[in-house]
Amino acid sequence: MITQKTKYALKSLMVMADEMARDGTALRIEEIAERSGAPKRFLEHILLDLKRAGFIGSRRGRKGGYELIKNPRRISIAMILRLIDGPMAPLPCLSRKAYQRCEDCKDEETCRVRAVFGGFYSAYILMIESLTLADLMEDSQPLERFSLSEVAAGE
Amino acid sequence: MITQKTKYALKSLMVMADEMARDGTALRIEEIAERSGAPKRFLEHILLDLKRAGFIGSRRGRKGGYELIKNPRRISIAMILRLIDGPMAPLPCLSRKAYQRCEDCKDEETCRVRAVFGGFYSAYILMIESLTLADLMEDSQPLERFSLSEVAAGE
DNA sequence: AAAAACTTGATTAACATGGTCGATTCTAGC
DNA sequence: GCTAGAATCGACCATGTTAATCAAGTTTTT
Repeated sequence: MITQKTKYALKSLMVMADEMARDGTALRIEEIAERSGAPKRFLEHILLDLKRAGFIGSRRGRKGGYELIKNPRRISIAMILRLIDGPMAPLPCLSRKAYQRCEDCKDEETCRVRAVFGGFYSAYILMIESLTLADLMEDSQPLERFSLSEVAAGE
Repeated sequence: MITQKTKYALKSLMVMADEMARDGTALRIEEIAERSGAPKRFLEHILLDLKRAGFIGSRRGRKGGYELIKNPRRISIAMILRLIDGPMAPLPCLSRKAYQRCEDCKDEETCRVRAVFGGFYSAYILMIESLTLADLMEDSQPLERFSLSEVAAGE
């Protein structure tokens, strides 16, 4: 499950990208909240995170607001997921950034659970790292670029 | 992240499948705990769940224990994940079994977040439903059966 | 009858999630 | 330089989940 917070983050980014494509005026937090469906007070934290990470910029006071400062093609879905939700790995022992040994695991090298979920994970990473905010905004099916074909393993 | 509980469940099933392949005697909960690395008291609950779902059988009293009663080829990883962790969908609005409308979503049909994660999810489902306990126990890379190829979208 | 082992339900501590609130700091415009 | 409007910051809180542990059963075999 991706968290509600991440969903709000993605939707807010879409709103700001939309505005950026149109004219470029900064949006008040309240307007972003309305257009993305996120509660205003909660959205504050999210926008702060996005700002600290360099995706958006802000101006305070009158005429203030938030605006996208990064090219939507340069913002991958994976970046946002990692920023808001934290590590994406299905097992702690599979995370590069937040590696942790599994207490219950005798030998990591031969752990079958690890091997199998590692397989899933690398396929997932491959897809989600290549998908960008720009893809999220286009109408097409962004995963069409990938084809997942099952190869009969001569059984 | 898959939960620790699910990991214990998978490992316990592997232990029992291993024993089944060898001779077929029921294993005491304590032995399963040792061999899988799970705490005994916690494992009790897990084995109960697996039993109620019909994967394993139990005998009480002296000479009692648990044993696998289903063909490992007929037990998909997805079944176990769903049983222990619950629904696997990345968004509540994508789950078949536990569907829930997203409050913040104006129109589900055109929601881009939903469309994109729906794409991931169906690829994931395809893989995890076809992977079985038997695959988990073999030494090969079970996901070799799938090939994930990136198709350049003539850009 | 007693021992071994499964079964059940209650309880727990720690953490994550999804918020809310109040106070503060900055900035444009009068 | 005052003030209204806006972002910023930090603390707080309610609820639920996770990963266990424990006590007290019940059932079966020897």
